[in-house]
Amino acid sequence: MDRRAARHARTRREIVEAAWELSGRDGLTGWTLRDVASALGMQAPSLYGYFSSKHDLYDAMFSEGCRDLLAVLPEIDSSREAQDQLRAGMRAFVDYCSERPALFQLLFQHSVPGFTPSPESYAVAVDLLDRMRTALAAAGVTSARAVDLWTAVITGLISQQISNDLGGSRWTDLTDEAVALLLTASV
Amino acid sequence: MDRRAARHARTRREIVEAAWELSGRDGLTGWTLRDVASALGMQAPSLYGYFSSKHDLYDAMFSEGCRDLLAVLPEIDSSREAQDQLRAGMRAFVDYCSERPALFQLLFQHSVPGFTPSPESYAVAVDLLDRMRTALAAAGVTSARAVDLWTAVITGLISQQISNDLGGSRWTDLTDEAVALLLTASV
DNA sequence: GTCTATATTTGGATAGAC
DNA sequence: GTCTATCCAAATATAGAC
Repeated sequence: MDRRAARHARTRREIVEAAWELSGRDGLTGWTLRDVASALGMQAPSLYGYFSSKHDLYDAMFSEGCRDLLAVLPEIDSSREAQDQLRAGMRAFVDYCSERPALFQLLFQHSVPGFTPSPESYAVAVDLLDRMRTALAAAGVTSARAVDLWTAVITGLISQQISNDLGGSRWTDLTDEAVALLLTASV
Repeated sequence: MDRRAARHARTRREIVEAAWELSGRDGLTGWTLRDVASALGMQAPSLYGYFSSKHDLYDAMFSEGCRDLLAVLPEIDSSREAQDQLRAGMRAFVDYCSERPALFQLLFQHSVPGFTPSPESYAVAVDLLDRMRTALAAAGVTSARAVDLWTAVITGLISQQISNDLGGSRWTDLTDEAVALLLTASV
């Protein structure tokens, strides 16, 4: 990758980062391309050198967001107790998503009208789900129905936290209890 | 109420109904006032004789939606087993919300940017929550934490159903299992 | 690669006639 | 009470100069 390509890639990342920052403050759909550009000291049309449309920018946010989330989740360590690791992973997931409502909404609630992730971005989301499934399987949760119930409960906690107690911990504090309950049912 | 007022009220209801229908087809924010008007054979400015703004129309949709949902939930019948009634109520709730994603999003996910229900509409929502709480209390679920966990699990099922299997029953089919699990934990 | 200027569309809301 | 005509603002996207 030559200097020009490296610079281009860096600017792209800065644009995505600025879009996430605006999403955190004004909501996932609460900003315009002008806003993003001006946050970087640019003009809106300049963004089209990096993204072909606003949806294309959302697509980059989607894949980047998946990667961020993957990075936050603890690695599976085969030397430690699987249930403890699962609990820790779920807490990390719930806490991170609750602090970044826009991320949760883009990745898990499809809340940008008309936006669907590209195959490439979707592949990163699949990686994320695989990580979840692996952690669950290590703790003995393998049936499809059980996995679905887990995802519903965990995303339910996050969703309630975001919708009804933004910035607080009324629902995130219930994570350990929910995990314990689900573990008694699954094994 | 004289004839004029009755006619006015009826037209208001028709507008709200048309808006819900459009929301079901094109999403909660996927229609314009022109769309609503044309669905009724009217012109957009005529709507302002009934609603002072689009948010005002959303507000009417909010309170009307709460009432619809209340009407769908079974009454508490003190002669029957509380847990059975709770299970039936939760199934009714999950099924109805899953069939009407826009209703769920407006009432429980605050997903119209900038919209907050008026005090009058919010009061109807409180009635709805009270009904839930009463049904839970009758089945022995009284602590605030337990109620929060119930709402998270139930709305989590609906949310996953809507986001990942619209029109199907992959998560709604888990309702009875979730209720049973929550009951073992609460009592 | 970034700018200015602008095309184009859209959609909420108002004015005023009938 | 409903209409036509219109305003106004916003926002994506493009054209073309530098």
